[in-house]
Amino acid sequence: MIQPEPVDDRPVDPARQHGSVQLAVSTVIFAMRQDGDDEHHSLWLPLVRRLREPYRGMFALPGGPLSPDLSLEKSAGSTLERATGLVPGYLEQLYAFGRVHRTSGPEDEASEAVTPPCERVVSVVYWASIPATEVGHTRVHENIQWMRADALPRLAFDHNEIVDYALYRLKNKVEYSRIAHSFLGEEFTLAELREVYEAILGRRLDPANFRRQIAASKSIIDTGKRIEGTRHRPPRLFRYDHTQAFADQGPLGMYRAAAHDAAVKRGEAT
Amino acid sequence: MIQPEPVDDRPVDPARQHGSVQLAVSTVIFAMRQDGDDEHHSLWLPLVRRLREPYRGMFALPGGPLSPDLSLEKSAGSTLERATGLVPGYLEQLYAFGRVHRTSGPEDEASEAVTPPCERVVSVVYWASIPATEVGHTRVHENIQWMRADALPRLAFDHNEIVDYALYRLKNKVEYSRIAHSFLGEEFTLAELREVYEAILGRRLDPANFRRQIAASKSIIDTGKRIEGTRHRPPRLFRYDHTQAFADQGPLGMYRAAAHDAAVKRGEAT
DNA sequence: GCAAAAGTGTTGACTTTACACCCATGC
DNA sequence: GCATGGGTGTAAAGTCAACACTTTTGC
Repeated sequence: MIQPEPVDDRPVDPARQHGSVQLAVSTVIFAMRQDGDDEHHSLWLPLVRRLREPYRGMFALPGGPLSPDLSLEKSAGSTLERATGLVPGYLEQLYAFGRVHRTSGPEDEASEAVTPPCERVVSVVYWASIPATEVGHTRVHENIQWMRADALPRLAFDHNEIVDYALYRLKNKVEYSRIAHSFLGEEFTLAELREVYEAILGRRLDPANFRRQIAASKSIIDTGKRIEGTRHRPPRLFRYDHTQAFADQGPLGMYRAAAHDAAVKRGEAT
Repeated sequence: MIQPEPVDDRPVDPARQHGSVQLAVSTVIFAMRQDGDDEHHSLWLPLVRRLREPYRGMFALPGGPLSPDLSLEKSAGSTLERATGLVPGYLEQLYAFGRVHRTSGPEDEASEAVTPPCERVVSVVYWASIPATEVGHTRVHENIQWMRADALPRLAFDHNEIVDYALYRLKNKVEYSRIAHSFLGEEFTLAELREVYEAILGRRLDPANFRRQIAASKSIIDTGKRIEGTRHRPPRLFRYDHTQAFADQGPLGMYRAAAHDAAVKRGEAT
């Protein structure tokens, strides 16, 4: 069992490793949208039609190679900006996908032994949310199409798998953190917030108990304002309590919270 | 806001991106160990002394460049094998770290504007556990030293940050999943399992309530055997219920479970 | 018998869930 | 008035934490 081979540390002699693995960053961008006749909102995401082989003509997650002067997070943010023209309400790393043959074309999948026709790509994937108030300003682009997250076609590469995992993480996260707010604007009613939870969790929630749970979490503040013009009792408007934000995110969350504060100061985020 | 710049999809023209960002895989390897006089166990991890600049002489996480023919997970596993001579009880991706200047030397940290002397490295970091029964067989290597996770010196690069995050994830995970078992051998007593929880969470647990919680999770099976020779009532031996394993891990967990089953068949894991 | 840890039982505090019911508005 | 969702109250069920107590071994 004992081998004399040295235990590597980094950085490594560049000549040994040069360019054989490409690094890309992709982003799963979620937003709440309304489907024609349906009165309720559901999760949608933008996809890009591929212009090159492999998988030409199929849809894929927006992304691109990691530029040497951008952090992974900034790269994901700029992908989002290119795909939507918007700024995210929330942005978090999802997973790094690195199977050897994941970027081979579909015809190669059956025969795993075949050497892939293109270089190997490891993708660091982020997921993001877009505030509902921004969704209307989404930039229109010929090769980008928004689709319902629960009714996707077969996507290029392993991107169906990736979206499934993003949905799984989103469902979990909405139950123990405050991300749901990032799908809404500055001010919102409890019914709107509840609709975000319902769309993500895929089930109806009791309005009475929902109100109490959110109140107990201390994550929102009553603005005192109300919405009038509804044909029922006017609901209160709340806003997110930023001072409580990210308190439950651990070491990395803390860094992100600091980055978020900086972004707020620059006017880049809600 | 609308830019004519195309939304990238992959793979990319290799000439554009060639070799400017290195990809490495590191592993935070945890094991339960006993500290001299202390009768309780605590978390330890192996670290590698750096032989090159930057950070020469300091300790770093074991790792190395991603080899083009290995998946990220296999690469992390082989790092673990090189560092310890062992096979992991559990292995999971932690995070991809990709700040631009994270691999600069310590003297460069103050002046962020300085171009780093070495190439940019993105590290995909895994964390792993080693079963207690294997710890005794750990391979000894001149440049590797095991240290207590709660009393580390200043490490090279951003590796203190990474270990902190791994500890945070481990604490969370032990509360809602079954990973604690992966720190033990095939058969174990409830007291041993409880000690794993206590070492990770850093607090004592009520033996009575602990027993009930574990029983409720259905994660263990009574083997019927007992340990004799203690100077008190002989405790039962339990074993992990593999059929229930990973049921709570979502899409990616399912893939891992399948991979784990395959590894078991090949005799590579417990 | 005694010490020590294994293992069981019980109780009060707290949380969650279901659902009844009142409130305020537009029509 | 009446329909509709906003918002409050409440009680049953379930979960959790503390701790008293019994069991089984070695010495």
